[in-house]
Amino acid sequence: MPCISAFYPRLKTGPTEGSRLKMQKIQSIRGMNDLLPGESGFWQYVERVLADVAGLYGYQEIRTPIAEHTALFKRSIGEATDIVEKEMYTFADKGGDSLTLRPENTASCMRAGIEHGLFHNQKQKLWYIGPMFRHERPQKGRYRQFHQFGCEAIGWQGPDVDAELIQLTARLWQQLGLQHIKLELNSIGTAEERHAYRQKLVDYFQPFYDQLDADSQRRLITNPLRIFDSKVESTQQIVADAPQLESSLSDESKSHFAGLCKLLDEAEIHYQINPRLVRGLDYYSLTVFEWVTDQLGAQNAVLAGGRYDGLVEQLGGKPTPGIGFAMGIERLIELLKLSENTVSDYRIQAYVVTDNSEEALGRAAKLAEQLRDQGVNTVIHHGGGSFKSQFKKADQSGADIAIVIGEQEIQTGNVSVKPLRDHNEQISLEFSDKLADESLNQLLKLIAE
RNA sequence: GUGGGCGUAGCUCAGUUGGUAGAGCUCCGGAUUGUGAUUCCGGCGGUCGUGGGUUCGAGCCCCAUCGUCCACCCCA
Repeated sequence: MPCISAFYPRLKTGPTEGSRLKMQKIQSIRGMNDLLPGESGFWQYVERVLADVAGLYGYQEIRTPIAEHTALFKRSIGEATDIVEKEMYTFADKGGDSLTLRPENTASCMRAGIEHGLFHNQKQKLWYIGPMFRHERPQKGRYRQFHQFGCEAIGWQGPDVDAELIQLTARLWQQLGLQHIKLELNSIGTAEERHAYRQKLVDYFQPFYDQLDADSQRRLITNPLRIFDSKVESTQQIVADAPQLESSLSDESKSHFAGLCKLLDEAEIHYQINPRLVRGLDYYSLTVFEWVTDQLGAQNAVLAGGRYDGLVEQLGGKPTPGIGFAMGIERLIELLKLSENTVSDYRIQAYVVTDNSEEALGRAAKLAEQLRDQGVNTVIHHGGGSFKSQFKKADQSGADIAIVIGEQEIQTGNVSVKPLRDHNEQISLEFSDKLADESLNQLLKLIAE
């Protein structure tokens, strides 16, 4: 018998089909992750520390929209960069304007600052945190929606601000208890100097074009400075004799960098000068720095930043110096997990167990509200179940104490309090409409211990 | 965008040359009639990512597709 189903063609899936055909599941977008309850504690902790440290240095939060006009990023990051060329989430809105989900937040901060006159006869120290979007192949420490924290100091041009900003980042690691992150430092000069150097490099590499690896041939056009990073041996031999960036720097640029180094030495912040450290975004100038780790696979940069003295002008503002950094929060949290530092987290403190009677639940609600007035995180067991199963839940919740309201307690007008984390005796407290102050203090003491 | 590994229960994973789908953890119930963490017993839970193909027969073989991980590239 060949094929009965030929007579019974497969039905299309539809809501009325019933249980036989399952509705297809909808998944999250590739590279865009859900942050689940088990992990949100890490994030809240990290976000609190970041905001606090930024505040210590006088930085204030700024929040800009997630979407901007595409032109903003083309003009700031640079048309020829990978980010703009192939990684942006760009779409036409209903009016036909080209919009882009922000791939980073510095450009938006500058746009907002110019638009609202924040840089007019005043200087700004800003911080931000939030999601960014880049259409890349997901990988360890690299996602399509990822989160960055960053600081921007706009209006100062001296190396003292560069040094303080780096000092701020060092304090972040200290506050978070992270070690084994190293600071790399370089100066890439002004836009003019870098442009001249870039030409020198192209002139140097051109005769060797056929001997370069394919990636480096491409970089020769897009970003010649990146050729230094090539992992190909034959390319590295050619690179060895290439002109150095430092040779193209003016005395002024050199002295800015020397000033920064001196201040970092005085602050006892250790750094390594890396002449090959460059940036993938076009707007950087002079100081560039990067905190790197070897614990995150290929994505070794945890925090990176630099000076961008030409950016504000480039976006239509008056010439204004600026410096900033961005940090990848997913990467930071990876490191935090590896470090096994304890992270302060939200926790349930009291768990109320009842016999599920109307009266017991009524009392439970009153008592719980009284405890919440005192700032105690309190959960009442809902949904029934045996005392045994309720106590199991109480234990799993991490609560310090279980509060029992059952038949006995109703009769005697008490509530029982059982410590779950030590071997202290269960106690009984009088409860009519609420706990008396003395009883309340007794209970709070059990939680504090 | 390129290359490689992997998709089996909520989670971590077994599954022999193709022959009716397994374990541990979690969850629920019981041993324990008002009391958790240990132990023991029982139970719930899967169209094997999805769609085609080969075959008498596919979790296993082939093709496609989606997802995921790692690396290249790029970057935070």
